Amino acid sequence: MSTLASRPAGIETRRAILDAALDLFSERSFDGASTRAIAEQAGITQPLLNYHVAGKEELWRAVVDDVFERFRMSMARRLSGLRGVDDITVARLMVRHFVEFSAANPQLHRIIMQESKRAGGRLDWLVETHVRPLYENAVAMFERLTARGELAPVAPEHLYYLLTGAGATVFVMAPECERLTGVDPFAPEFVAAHADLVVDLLIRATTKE
Amino acid sequence: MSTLASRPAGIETRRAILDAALDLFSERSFDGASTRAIAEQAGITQPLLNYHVAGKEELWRAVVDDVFERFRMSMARRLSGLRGVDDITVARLMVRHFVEFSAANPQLHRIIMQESKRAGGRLDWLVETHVRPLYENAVAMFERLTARGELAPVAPEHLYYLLTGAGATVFVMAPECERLTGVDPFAPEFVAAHADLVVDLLIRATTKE
DNA sequence: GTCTATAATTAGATAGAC
DNA sequence: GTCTATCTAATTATAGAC
Repeated sequence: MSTLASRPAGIETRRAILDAALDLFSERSFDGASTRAIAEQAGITQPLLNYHVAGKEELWRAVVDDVFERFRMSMARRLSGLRGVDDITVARLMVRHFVEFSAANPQLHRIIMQESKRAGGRLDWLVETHVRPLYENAVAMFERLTARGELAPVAPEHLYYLLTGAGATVFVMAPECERLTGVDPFAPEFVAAHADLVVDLLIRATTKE
Repeated sequence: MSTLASRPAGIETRRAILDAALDLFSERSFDGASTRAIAEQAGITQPLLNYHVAGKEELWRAVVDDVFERFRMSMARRLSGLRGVDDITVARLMVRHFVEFSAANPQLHRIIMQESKRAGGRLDWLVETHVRPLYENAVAMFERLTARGELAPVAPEHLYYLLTGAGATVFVMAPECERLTGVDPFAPEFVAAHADLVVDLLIRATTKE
């Protein structure tokens, strides 16, 4: 009883660990984020990490599960508000929502980019567990647009990486953008303008005329 | 005499170190690439690294200097073959060449992306030494196109990250692309198709109608 | 559930022989 | 110019007290 009142419950500690680990893994990469630094940012000691998670690799997976789950929930919630809307408008609004989520959660793409550079166990797990379902959703969207003549018949591999690259890179590289241009890409006006451009890029640029 | 004949000269060893370090730094990040692993891939022992370079940080800078120099030379050579060509065609061909270079040298963008996620000394040096001159070239190109009515007046910060994100991401993330889609993005047909799309994206999509 | 103390491993860097 | 051997510090993980 007294312990429960005087210190955070285990569930809160786990939450603090996941939040700290997301920031440090995404900024510093898997190798660059030490468990000591993660523990320090979470406000606990390093050995306590190993009480809450089985090891660094499992911590990384828990972090990735967590941020992807938030992404899927966010996209699903946005989509659920668009019942009865035509496919082209749905596509525009979902692409826009994707850009906005990427601005609000740059850690997602930072981790994906980090692991996608090198073949290995973490990439295999990431692709099969989380990326492939998203990719298949995107491909289905491309196919619906192409069937309606709103998209030129371009191979989905190109469209997927054009979309994610154009939409997320500036937020992944936000510290560089700020230093290079003086502009804060997380400012709401910047995010809105960037989302508009990406939507036009995908849906107008490749449209048959 | 006999030592010069029986083993690589120092200059060749330095070259081997730079090549190995470029691959490992770009794939595994600064922290993930150990000097032991770099030395092993270069075919030497780890302490010999510290004979040829002053330390890990200086090795990283030498690697970045080297790959950026190759990028600038490649772009300058392409441009020098386009004297007398109109601005819009030059822009199209230079964007295309940029995409092709990014496919042939994904290490460049892998290193930039890695360091751009986090403010710090390496990012400061990278931006001021290498990125800013390239950015200013790109901005000048955007301004020429806008003055001729070939580009809508969009802020250069957006265009720069749309261009680099759309053009380079699929090559940065090539291992993921291959596992996810089964397509090798380094195949010449893929690179050509991707370059065409990026050119149309930038120069057609944002064109005033 | 959290701590202090510490083991085991690996990192970057140096000494000194050849 | 390159090696073997080694130092010091930092890393992940574990033991055991509270």
